[in-house]
Amino acid sequence: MVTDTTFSISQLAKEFGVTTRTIRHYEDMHLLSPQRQGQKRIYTFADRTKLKLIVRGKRLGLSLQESGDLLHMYEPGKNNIDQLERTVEYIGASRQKLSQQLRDISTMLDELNKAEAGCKAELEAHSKLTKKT
Amino acid sequence: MVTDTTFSISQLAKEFGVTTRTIRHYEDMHLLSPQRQGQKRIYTFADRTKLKLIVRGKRLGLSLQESGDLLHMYEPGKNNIDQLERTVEYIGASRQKLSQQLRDISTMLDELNKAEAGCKAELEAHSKLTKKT
DNA sequence: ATTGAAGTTTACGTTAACGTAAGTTATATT
DNA sequence: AATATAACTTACGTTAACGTAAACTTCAAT
Repeated sequence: MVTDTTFSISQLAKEFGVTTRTIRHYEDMHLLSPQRQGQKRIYTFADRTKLKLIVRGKRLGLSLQESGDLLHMYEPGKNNIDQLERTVEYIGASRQKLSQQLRDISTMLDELNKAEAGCKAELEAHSKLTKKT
Repeated sequence: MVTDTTFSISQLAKEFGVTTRTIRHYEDMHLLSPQRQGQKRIYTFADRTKLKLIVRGKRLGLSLQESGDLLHMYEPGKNNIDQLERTVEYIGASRQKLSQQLRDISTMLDELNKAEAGCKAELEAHSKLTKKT
């Protein structure tokens, strides 16, 4: 544990608030492929970055499949033109999805504000009934 | 089908791009409770609004449980102080989650931009090799 | 030498969110 | 009257994303 440029599975698990089982599951799904030191998995910074993307994807409601697709984009091997164009299309679609999410969040925030105002108004009413001053 | 102020299940299904099975499932999960006209379900505007919230919630990665909790907030019966305070807390937590999502989206958009730039650069390189002018 | 902590594999279990029949009923149209 | 259309209920099936348990191995420290 020489504070190397690598990480153990439990280090990453702790850092990202997931279980080691979860990380191994991502490997089963081919989203990660750490090196091995004997039997043990050794994670590089690149692996950590991928995991970060997956965890963030989950917060946005992405499936592992979708996160996998995104990861794919950042990897080399997309040399041929056809693949590059597909990737550009996928990026466009992703942006549209994110835009929709932005609109949804905005709407939800508005609704939360209204709901909160309603609650606080009611609480005010209650406190008046129970007023002491 | 007198273009009334109510909707049939298939009308809503079509409008929101889900199946009737899905809508019935939301009823099973107690997120909706339409009136009945004999056997048939009759949905009001309020029901439609609830469904809209659920569908939007899904786009944001919410579980049906979470959407149900949100729906609960907009309903009466939250008279007692304790419940009101809980609701206000829940609203706060929801806002925090949404804030995190906003940050995540921002990050993802940045990454998408970089990835797109990379792709387009590669495509440029290819087109130079194949240049005709 | 032994114990304990962290890692591993294998494999069955679980929950959420519907999908997919299969069989029934009601209404409306030809 | 017959048939099509939309609705309904019941119930088993399916997929994703892990949880959980059992039975090793590997080191490091007591």
